[in-house]
Amino acid sequence: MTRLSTRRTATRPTMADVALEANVSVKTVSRVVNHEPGVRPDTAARVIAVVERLGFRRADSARPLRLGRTRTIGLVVEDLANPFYSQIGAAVEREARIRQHQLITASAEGSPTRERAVLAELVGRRVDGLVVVPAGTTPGVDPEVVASGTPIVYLDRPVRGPADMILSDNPGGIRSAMEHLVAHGHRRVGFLGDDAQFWTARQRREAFAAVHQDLHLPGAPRICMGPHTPATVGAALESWSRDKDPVTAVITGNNRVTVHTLRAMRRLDLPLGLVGYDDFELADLIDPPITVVHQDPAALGQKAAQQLFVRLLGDGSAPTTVVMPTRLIVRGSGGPHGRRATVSPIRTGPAGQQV
Amino acid sequence: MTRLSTRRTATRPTMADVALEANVSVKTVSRVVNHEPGVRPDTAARVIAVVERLGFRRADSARPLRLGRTRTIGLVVEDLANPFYSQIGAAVEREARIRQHQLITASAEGSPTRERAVLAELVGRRVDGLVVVPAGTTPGVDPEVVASGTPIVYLDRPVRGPADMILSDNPGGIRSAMEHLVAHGHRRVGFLGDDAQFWTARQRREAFAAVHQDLHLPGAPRICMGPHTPATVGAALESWSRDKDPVTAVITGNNRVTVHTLRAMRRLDLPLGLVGYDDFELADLIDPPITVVHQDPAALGQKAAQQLFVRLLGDGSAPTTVVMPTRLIVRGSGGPHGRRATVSPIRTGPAGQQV
DNA sequence: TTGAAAGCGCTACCAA
DNA sequence: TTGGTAGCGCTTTCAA
Repeated sequence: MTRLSTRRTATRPTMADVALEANVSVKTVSRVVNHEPGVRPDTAARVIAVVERLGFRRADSARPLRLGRTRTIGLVVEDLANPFYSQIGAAVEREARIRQHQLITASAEGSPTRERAVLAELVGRRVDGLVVVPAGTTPGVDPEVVASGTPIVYLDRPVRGPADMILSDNPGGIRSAMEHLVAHGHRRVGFLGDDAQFWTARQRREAFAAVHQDLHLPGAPRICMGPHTPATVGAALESWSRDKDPVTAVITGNNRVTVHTLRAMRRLDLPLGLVGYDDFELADLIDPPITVVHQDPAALGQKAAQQLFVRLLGDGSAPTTVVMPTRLIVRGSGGPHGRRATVSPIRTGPAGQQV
Repeated sequence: MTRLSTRRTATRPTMADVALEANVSVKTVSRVVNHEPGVRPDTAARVIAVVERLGFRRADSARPLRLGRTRTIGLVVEDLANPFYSQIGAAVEREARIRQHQLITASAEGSPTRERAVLAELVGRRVDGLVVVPAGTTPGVDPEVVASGTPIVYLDRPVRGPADMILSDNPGGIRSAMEHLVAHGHRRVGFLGDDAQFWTARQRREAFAAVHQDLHLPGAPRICMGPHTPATVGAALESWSRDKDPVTAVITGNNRVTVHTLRAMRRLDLPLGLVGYDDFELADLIDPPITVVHQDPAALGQKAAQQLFVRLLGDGSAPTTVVMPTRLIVRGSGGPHGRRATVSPIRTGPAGQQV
């Protein structure tokens, strides 16, 4: 038997240290620690005893070197604080954890440049796979990633070139929103989209224009793209309301725009019909409750992670694109003319004191 | 010169491959790639050319082995999808990125057992440091983490034993909420706390009881702890409202409880005053707008990350505890008796059609 | 300015 | 059943 480790530093014990103490080889320690078969029970017991006495923990940071896999996946989104992305993140993390992988998250902040840098870092870390909500205007598959051979699943927005993608049915979502509004008497509907640099924003805009035509709505479609602030939204709403054919309802392009629109409508006291893209917490408690197109971010994230792990398991079949359905959640804000919420709002002041 | 690498596989090129092509040693490649001084410009240029031609990227996964640091930090929270934690996550990730570190996030799902497992994994990965929102009932500093010597900063909830902690001024927050309600005429106030397994929930509960006494409010403090559902909250509200001295206002213990309470109040048509703990998006658009105790999750996360990096830079001074202030955001729901929102709610239906 | 050799902690491979 | 050896891809140390 060869004893290698004589060093005694302040660092944590290594397999060599354990081997020395247990009077076995490093390889045997490795076998025991990794629950590999073929170790005599008493040998294993001796090793385990030393492992516990020394407080040994396998340094997982050294394994990938030989194993070739880091058991790590990377997630790149625009802004982790946005509920849409944080729900995606939570879902991806859960899928990763189930499969004993860890998740490294990074915000690209909507900048293609940052995204490339972040991807390069992740690839440099040798993550086993990537889930990416791509920034910018439909770039091609990142060349750095391709060169590394790292499996990647694109989420929410497509990229040029063959790749696994999990998308959301934006045309269907917009159509359901418009049909809902039209069914409730609206004919003059405006669209407030997010920044057209985002593919989803463009796709929803185009769907809006197409459905506008399909449904034979009057006039040219009124569209105002972002990036939006409450001010830009307010200006659009005021302008559309002053037209000789004023809009009676609007559709917002995502959760950010919905928030601005709600504030602007409130501030300007513009009682327009509204269907928001993306569900949000407490949408049912606003007066009137807000009707939304719901895409399930957790389902999107889960699906993307699952597809990624299929690839990590060695599935080399052709890239797939999955389009996830959306669901219209009707709450009232897009309802018939003059309809109000029927339940009372929460009131202020002591109980029983009517206002 | 010794040429080691003759292997030609499908994997990415290594420094040895570059060295071979550029007719230099591996060490020189390392120098160039890491921008170390002492390389003749023409040599460097030759290396760079090969690096680009081969598409070489340094494998960062191999560096920690020698360097001892992984340039990775771990974040453990309860639920990444909860906006409170996702804002913390975004802030920590940002601080990490600024310092060229990557962030591994993990959800402990409120389970101390899971938390220990997650911490063990993170320590096994040799993360350089940890930010942890500890689960469970104020456990001691995790022994695994201590053994590893990994710097750790606890966030939002304290642990036994000396450690860096970033906490929020819960007593101050509760006091500000109660003083606000009392100033607006409320005397009979209930407290709906989250699960008492959470330290923050208990601390807020105790602060509530203490302030209740300080302010000489009548009767015993009415307190109902979670875990809550809309049903449990509804039951508490109904019970408190049927008392001979019915409550006129409630304080909720965190954002989760606030949501349930809003729904319950709406459903039961119970017009009680309300101050919520934790701000939330669109709190201003609910009728009446919801007054909240705001703790800035981004600031908490940033502070924790900054403290961690101070430690990573070698600061070995005594552990510190920082208590971050809260801020009462007055919006109306805790206001004077009978006060209503003065702006109109958003209405349904076409513009101009008054309802 | 450049290079050879050793080794970080672990695992694969083959030998005993 | 167990052990030795040779790396994984990089950086450190020291020598040239």
